[in-house]
Amino acid sequence: MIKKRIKTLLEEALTQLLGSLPIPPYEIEKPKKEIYGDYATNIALVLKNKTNLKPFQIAEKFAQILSEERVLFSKVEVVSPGFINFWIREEYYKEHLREVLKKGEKYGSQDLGQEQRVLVEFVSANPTGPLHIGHGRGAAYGDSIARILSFTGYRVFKEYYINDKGTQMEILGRSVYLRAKELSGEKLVFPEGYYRGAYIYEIAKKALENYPFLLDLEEKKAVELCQTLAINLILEDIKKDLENFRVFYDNWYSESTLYERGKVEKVLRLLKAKNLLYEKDGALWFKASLFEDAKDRVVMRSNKEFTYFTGDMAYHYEKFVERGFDLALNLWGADHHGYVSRLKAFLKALDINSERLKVILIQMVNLIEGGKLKSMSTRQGEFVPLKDLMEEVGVDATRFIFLSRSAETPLDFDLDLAKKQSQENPVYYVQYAHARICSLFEKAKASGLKDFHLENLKTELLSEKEEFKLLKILENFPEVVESASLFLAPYKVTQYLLELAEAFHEYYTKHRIILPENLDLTYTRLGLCLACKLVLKVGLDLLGVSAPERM
RNA sequence: GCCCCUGUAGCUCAGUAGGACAGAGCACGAGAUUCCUAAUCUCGGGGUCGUGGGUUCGAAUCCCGCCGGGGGCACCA
Repeated sequence: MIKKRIKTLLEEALTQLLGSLPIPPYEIEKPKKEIYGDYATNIALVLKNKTNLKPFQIAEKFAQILSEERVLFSKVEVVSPGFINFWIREEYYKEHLREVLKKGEKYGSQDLGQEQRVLVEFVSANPTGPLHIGHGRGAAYGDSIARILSFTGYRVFKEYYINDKGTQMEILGRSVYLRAKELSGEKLVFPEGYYRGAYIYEIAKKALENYPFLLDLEEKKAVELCQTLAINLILEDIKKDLENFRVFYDNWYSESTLYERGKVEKVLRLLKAKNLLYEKDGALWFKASLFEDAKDRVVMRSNKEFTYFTGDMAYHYEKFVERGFDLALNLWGADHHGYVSRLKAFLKALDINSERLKVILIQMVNLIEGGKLKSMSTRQGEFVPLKDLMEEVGVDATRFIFLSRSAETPLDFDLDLAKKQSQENPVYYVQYAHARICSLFEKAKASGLKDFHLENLKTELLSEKEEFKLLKILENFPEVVESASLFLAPYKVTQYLLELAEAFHEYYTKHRIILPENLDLTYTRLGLCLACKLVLKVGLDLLGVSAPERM
């Protein structure tokens, strides 16, 4: 990466100029304006506080040293008030193309993670109903982050935490039980706060089929049966949806097993040993406020039941201590943000570095249809199932749209636009670029050209400005991947792909690739196209979006 | 009341470990195909970066106040 090379050169020059003084944070960036070169740095400006020299003078000294690096730079320039601008030699970019082609599908991969083991936990929706559009965003985001992290040197493990215990599960069981009664002709009032989606009727029907004696049972027993059946059926449905959405987990982790295996007890023992638990109002509390949480938290309610938090403590203790993950990355809905400090407080209490837990809060999805906002609530049974979305919009377009915005921005999902297979829908723009290149290669083959080989690449023949633009964009890919990984931001890849596709379409429109009268140029241009195709494919893979060969 | 996110072009959003005259897509208007896929390309108008201060050589970006939008402040998850 050019940036890294410039960094090294700058820091060598710095030592040469001023000895080894601490380097303040500075920037090497691609300037927005062409007149400022390909890269620019503000190092002289940030250094001014450390020295007596004027920024412009420091910059000039830097420039003097750096301009001797003739392989990389064609020009180094200093501009007021002290920016140093670099122009990269065209040959550098041309040579780089060879490297892209050599690396193939490995191009862009790197070792940021240094084999650290990271557990990515995402979706983890309660099995109380089908996945909806909001879960879809989490699914796309988590899956893509997992792909990006493993592409950048982390050992990634994907997990779904099943909340199969607690109050909500009981309400689910009761909801089914009541619907079963209703189906058997009983008139009743369906309570507030119960699950009233149509799927509850389906499960109730199934319950009556499986257990013809259901309504003769003691209520507690019957509700239990309903609950177990409901969880199983819903979970099965969730798994199927996620698979269709191309999201596959390494593990499905059941909350209730934490209790069965004594993990919860163990964690409570550890806290107790540190004198961090106390009783109040008949409940058991954890002194979270000692660890930067807003208040103390209940771990066992006065009815002797554990809270969700208690299970989560045990779960995370196991993640870090017993299962030995270096990092845990959790993707939560933004409505859970208050919960972050609670969990971190627990980690601090047990002397586990809370930095090892990273929580990405994903903002809401607003569904827009016909220009109007649709509201969503699982309990009310008003939601657009992910299933429907995949069916109507398609997996590719759905994922692409979800991955086109940063997590902290609420997403307006415009159903009508998403369904359009047109210009307005960016996913096709990128895929089309890929398909076009594939078609080029078919055409080449049909015209009797040999398969492309690196020896046929004569980069000195690349002279069009659209070709340079492509070369530069291709060169930039690893930096984009790095930043997507560092910031856990798949949308950076999405945006990059749009940029690359645009540059390709422009090139394609303006220049012919296959020129029977000039085979050298043809092969070289095909090489450039092949590199584009490759990077498009790799980038789309990171998003979990397909790269079709035809459209 | 407290906490988190957010306010940038008509719309949807980039840009926020400070940097050089503020970007993209869509929409809108005008054009391009005898030739490798027109799901393409070219040109065009468009913005008090919510607002008022402050820090700085330099602020969309950092700090403080105010206003607007979303979410959260349970012995629910």
